[in-house]
Amino acid sequence: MSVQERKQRERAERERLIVATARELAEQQGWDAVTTRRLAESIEYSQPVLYSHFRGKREIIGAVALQGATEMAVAVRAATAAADGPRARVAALAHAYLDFAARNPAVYDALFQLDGGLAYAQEDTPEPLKDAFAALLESLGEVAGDGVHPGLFTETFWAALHGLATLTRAGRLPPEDTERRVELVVDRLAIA
Amino acid sequence: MSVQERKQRERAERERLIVATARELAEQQGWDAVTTRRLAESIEYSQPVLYSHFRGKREIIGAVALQGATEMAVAVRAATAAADGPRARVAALAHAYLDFAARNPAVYDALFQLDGGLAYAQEDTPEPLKDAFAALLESLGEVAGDGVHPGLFTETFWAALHGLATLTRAGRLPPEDTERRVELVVDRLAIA
DNA sequence: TCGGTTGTCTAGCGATGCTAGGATCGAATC
DNA sequence: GATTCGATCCTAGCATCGCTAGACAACCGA
Repeated sequence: MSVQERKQRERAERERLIVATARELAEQQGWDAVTTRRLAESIEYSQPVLYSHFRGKREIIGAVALQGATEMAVAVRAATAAADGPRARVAALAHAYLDFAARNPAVYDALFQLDGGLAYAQEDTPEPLKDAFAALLESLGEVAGDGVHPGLFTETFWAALHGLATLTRAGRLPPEDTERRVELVVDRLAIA
Repeated sequence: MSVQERKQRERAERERLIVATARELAEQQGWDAVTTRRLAESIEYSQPVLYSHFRGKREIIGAVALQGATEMAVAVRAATAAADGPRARVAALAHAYLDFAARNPAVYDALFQLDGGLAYAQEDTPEPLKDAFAALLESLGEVAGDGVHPGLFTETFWAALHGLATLTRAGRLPPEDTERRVELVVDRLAIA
């Protein structure tokens, strides 16, 4: 048994290496630079090895996305836990979210822009994605206001943040006034 | 002179055909299906002809984006002109915007998701893009509220709409509750 | 009618995601 | 310790992509 276990361990380790390398490559040079050849060379294996772990490039993107979702949930919860009062929690959440998007653009793309073959907002949605949404809901549900469904409010607030994040990074919005836009969103949308 | 004029006319006509065909193909089968080969075949010319009009695929996307910006500005102005009062104008604007995004997904992508080689929010930004933003500003500036810069408010409101549009279309938000989310954005962000 | 410009096409380059088929290595059996 | 056999991995290649060089033809002005 020990032999098979060792092989399984090594295989799992290699899979982690693939995902980590893909992520690193994507953050450094963009997802376009993450080709199966370059990725294979980086992990010092041949291309077909990638396909013994993942169905294709899409699934690799998906794996990076799941990793990112877990980290984002942690970041959001850490930020909100350190804030006092609903209003402060929402502000902290907004900043943590945008900060994550700015610091990990490739991961953010994998999560919300690219096709990673993942199901969103459905029953078979992977747990990390559900949990990331739950992390938002925990703080945003407090400030939905009377008669407004917390889930719906969270979705709407999230969409506003997503719009700011993507338009800014794509050069559609000048980055200087980001702070003031965030304040506007928090002040107006949240009912504390 | 007449001969040269005729040639110029024909050339301009073919350029329009390229853009229109690219747009059509993109709407029907997605931008991935818009390859230079398929596009060339559709217009019944060889590939290099495309490059005598545009630097490359990017510029073709950019041309579709500019066309879309003009149409969006028209749609938004038509919707707001038919509404009475600032609050109703903003609601009409929001619906017109999301309606445009839903009806022309490929054009919307060309405008705000893909790289069309265009400059945004700068001095050398093409006129159609500036004008589309101006169309938003005309109605949104009215409801920015005291002490809030109209341009900044417009950017923020736009980002919220953009977030809703993209997350919904990418399957990240269930489409059923779109209407209620829009109401929320309009009610909370706009100060009538 | 001729020369030259202008326009267009054929053919091909390097790169992409992905896969078939053979080679090689290691574990289990005699 | 030798041998078989299955798992594992790599070489090589396919179709397709964006883009371009160079040959060819058509047309205009003289």
